[in-house]
Amino acid sequence: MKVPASPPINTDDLLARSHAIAGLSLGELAKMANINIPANLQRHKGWPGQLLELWLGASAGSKPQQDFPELAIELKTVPIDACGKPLETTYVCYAPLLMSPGITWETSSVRNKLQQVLWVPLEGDRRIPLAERRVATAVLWQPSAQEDAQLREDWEELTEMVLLGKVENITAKHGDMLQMRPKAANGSVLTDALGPEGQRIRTRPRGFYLRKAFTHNILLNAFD
DNA sequence: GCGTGATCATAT
DNA sequence: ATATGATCACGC
Repeated sequence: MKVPASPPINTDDLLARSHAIAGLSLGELAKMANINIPANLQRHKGWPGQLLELWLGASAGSKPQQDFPELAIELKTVPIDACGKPLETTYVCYAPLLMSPGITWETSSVRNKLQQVLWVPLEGDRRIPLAERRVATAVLWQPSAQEDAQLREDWEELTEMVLLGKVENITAKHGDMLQMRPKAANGSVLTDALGPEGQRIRTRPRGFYLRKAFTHNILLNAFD
């Protein structure tokens, strides 16, 4: 088996690729792709995701769009425990802290990113050596009306706080399903935002993240 | 610095 | 034991 040379031509093609690697270990996939496997993820936190991008033919790079623009599908790898429960929250996208007035849920980058996601669960238990962790069966997901409504509620709450200049009051406890948390190289990175008196302030960049319970439900519903 | 890929590690 | 807040690497 070799890594694909071009992006998937359609959704079935992408699903076939994901099924072809299900059950294989990261070590096997790295070896066949001729790339080195890091000793651990401490300094290579994005490595599993990048390996899967390679195997599924996602266009590499850091574009603020979906991984498969032609298919309008976003790729997310999610580490799971032995019971299939996510071990980590899922990063969605960068959170704009200086927004155009007309921003709505419908036009938000969160909703755009989450319109269609190929979830690729992966054994993530830290007791399993990285090379031995296996890829599980992928799940192609589109938010239900209920999920969309839940996300919208959280997004609107968080966005309203940002628009009111209360970004510094936001913690990861806000939002039932969608959180806003720091997203930067380190704590000294600063960006512009709106302060409580309408003034410009400097604050840590933020990102949107999906809580584990939300992702867990997506994986559970896939077996209905 | 922004945005991608995320996981780490300490407080709780 | 777990979630929050912090952090790591890379391209541009």
